[in-house]
Amino acid sequence: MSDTGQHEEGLNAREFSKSKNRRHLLDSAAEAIFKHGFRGATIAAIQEISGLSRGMINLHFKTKENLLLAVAEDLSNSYSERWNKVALDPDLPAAEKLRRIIQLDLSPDFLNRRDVAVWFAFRSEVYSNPEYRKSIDSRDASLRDVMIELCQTLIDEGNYLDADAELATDGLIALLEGTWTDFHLHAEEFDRSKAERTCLYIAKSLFPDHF
Amino acid sequence: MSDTGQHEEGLNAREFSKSKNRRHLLDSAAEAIFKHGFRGATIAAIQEISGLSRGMINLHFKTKENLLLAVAEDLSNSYSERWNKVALDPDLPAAEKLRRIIQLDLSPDFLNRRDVAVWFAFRSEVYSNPEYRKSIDSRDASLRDVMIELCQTLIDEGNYLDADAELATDGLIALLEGTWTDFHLHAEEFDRSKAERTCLYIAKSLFPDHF
DNA sequence: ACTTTGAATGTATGTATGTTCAGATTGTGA
DNA sequence: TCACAATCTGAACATACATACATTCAAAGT
Repeated sequence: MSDTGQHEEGLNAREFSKSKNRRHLLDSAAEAIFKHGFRGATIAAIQEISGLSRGMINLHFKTKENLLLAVAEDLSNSYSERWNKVALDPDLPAAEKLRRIIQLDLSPDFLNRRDVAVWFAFRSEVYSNPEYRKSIDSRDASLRDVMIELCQTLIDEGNYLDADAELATDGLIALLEGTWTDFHLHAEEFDRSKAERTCLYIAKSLFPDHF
Repeated sequence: MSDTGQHEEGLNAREFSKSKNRRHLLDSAAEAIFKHGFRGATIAAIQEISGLSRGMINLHFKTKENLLLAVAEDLSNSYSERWNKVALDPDLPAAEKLRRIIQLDLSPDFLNRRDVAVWFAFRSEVYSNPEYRKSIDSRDASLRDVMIELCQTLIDEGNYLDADAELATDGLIALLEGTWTDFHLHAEEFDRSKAERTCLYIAKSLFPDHF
């Protein structure tokens, strides 16, 4: 039973089980935040959702606050990872990269109820708990620089007059952020494809020849 | 001492004092949310910030949760009030209204650290506490309809091709929302006038002849 | 087979928190 | 001036909560 094919390489059964529980705790904590809000995400709630024992959090994360921090980092990492793949792809033209970044931002992998709710939860305490900032900011730390470059490329290619790469980037980022907000507040009525059309509509109005 | 000139009409000293304390509680609760986050906005924290007694919350709002709800409603009301003044002004042309709505949204009266943090706090729990939705949604309930009308007016006036009032409105609202998010996350570096330029830049790209 | 190691559990403990309420204080109307 | 009623207070209470830790259980090593 040393190799069931389920666990990652280099992990024996015990380590595998432990890492699975860790992962399960992260998911359950996120679910708790989603379901009960930040305030209601108590150890008891996480325990109930996970089905794991009370002491598990202490074992894996020492404190509940550490667990929450890990949830934020986990979310942030998976976002950055996917986003970087698009940005660093050498085969894609600038306009296509921009389009894909927009589409990625609107894809259910990230723009889904639970994750967005969790993003908003951590953001809501970004002042009172500065530790959260690091994870939250990773969303736009390097993203902005890359997008400015992309926009500048489009501006050069299209010979757009009065265009400003920085303003366009900030506008587009705000647009995407605002779309997340709209989704968060109105998930029931939210129309994903319409949101995409809206974003591309703005992109087209900025770069008519490219979209 | 029945008329110090400070209190509203029709209120005697006792009523005046009571309503002042109520107001003070609302402010202190908002301050507590801002300083300590939603989770840290405990009665003890509110008590310390307000300097009022512990039992005061019970007297004015019965429960702490009611107080929080009142904070949300208060915020929402003052936003709607100001916004409606612009929207209903019969003397302003459509483009000017749109510009003023944008400027109002970015003015320190609303786009300030404390209030934005409090908005985000309530939004973060919009799923787990459906009561909050009502207050939070008032921000965009009727706003959207008015803006669609304004955009349609501009489109008709400017004979813009391929223009869509609804998409433009959703884009602009998302843009403003996203700008709030940017402010919330990066208040230190946030440049208000640059944000305004960004928003007007997008507006101009949508309606070149009007901005 | 035996020992050792580490994961997992759940009760115990003390602090933090929201609410209640009996009493103190103060403005109001008679 | 006095009695009443309303505002206001803060200690008392019960509950909720996170953490600590002694114990159990299972896998790994020898």
